[in-house]
Amino acid sequence: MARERKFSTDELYHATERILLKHGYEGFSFSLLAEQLDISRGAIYKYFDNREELITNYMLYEMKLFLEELKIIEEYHSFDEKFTFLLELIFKNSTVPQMIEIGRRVPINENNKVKENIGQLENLHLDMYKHLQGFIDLGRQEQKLKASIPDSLILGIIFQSIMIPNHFGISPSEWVQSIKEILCHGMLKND
Amino acid sequence: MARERKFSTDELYHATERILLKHGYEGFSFSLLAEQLDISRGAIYKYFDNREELITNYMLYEMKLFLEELKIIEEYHSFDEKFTFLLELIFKNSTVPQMIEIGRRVPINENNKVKENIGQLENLHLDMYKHLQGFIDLGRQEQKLKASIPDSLILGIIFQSIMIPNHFGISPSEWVQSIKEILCHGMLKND
DNA sequence: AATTAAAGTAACACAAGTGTCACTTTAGAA
DNA sequence: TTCTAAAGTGACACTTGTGTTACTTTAATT
Repeated sequence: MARERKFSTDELYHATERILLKHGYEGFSFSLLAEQLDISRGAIYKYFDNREELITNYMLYEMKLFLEELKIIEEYHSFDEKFTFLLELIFKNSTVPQMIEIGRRVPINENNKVKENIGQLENLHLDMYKHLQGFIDLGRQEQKLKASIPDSLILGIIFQSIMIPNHFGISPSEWVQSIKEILCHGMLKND
Repeated sequence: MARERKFSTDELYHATERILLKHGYEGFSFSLLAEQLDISRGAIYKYFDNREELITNYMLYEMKLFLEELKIIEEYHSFDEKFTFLLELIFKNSTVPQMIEIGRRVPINENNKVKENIGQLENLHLDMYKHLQGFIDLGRQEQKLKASIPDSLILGIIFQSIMIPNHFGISPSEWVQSIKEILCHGMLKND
């Protein structure tokens, strides 16, 4: 019945991601996005009422993909295996923490779809936390984690670690290996 | 000879910081700044030609203050003392890494004052690195730091650590203490 | 008291973004 | 082939921000 689409939703989300990373939340505009996709600005309004709606939709999309992968953590049964899996997952999805950061900038919006999206995002966030909390609980159970360190810091420092800028272009495998070493046993020699 | 100023340069820089933290680089405007300072937008143009010039000037101001404090690191002579000092300094100046991040967003500008500011900023950045490199060199000399971990990661993870969001409001002293523990000896028990 | 010059204002022309709407295009159903 | 409805366009009115300029205000100097 309908005409062929000039851009897929996936293409749109990818362009959205590129723009958000380059220009930040406040620098994002439908004009930029339309330009990137080589379509008219008006076409985007066929699918999204405004910036907030588009961006929260994009974040839902990203978050769902990430959660899908994160769930695999349950297939590993030791703390060590889960830890290795988690670090690699986060490095593979290195934009996720940045997007979570950008997500904090989305202003409260009257639009019901936006409210609904934000609600759903919060649920996914909770879902994510459940999986991560399970990981930490196991670490505590196995007596692997230092009791004095709060859960939120353990998760926070793991997530934050992937945002450390690798200015000198250390190879990814060495980089991740070193981060893991610091997170597990610190940067100081033991003796 | 002149009329009294309605706002000091310090007030202007503080307002600039508030706006940058709240709205990001792209969300910063002279209109917002003028509103915050309760002056007309035009008044700002008496001192700065445009956004880039103002923001690079503000960053120079912040960077100089930070470097002034950082220099005190030379007064400590052991690696441990320097480390403690550095962590506390960074936590006291928690906006500095965010500002460095925002600084990366400033586009190349034809304005000569902006070019000059960016040049000066790069020099201060180098200056900062010299002090930090000295700190790391000492750690290597004292055989405190693990040889396998690259310098840039050691500095990167220290700087990044202060941006970990403390969602659950852990008390600052416990928070910093725990971060120091992880950075030094990791989150896993040794045995 | 008159003069000076820095400090500040308000209005202008311009640029870029927003959301809307009447319009055209086009693939498939009738 | 004709019709339909989704897809896309381009123009319109509006808002917000920019950089400039002629203007007013004011505190110190002469």
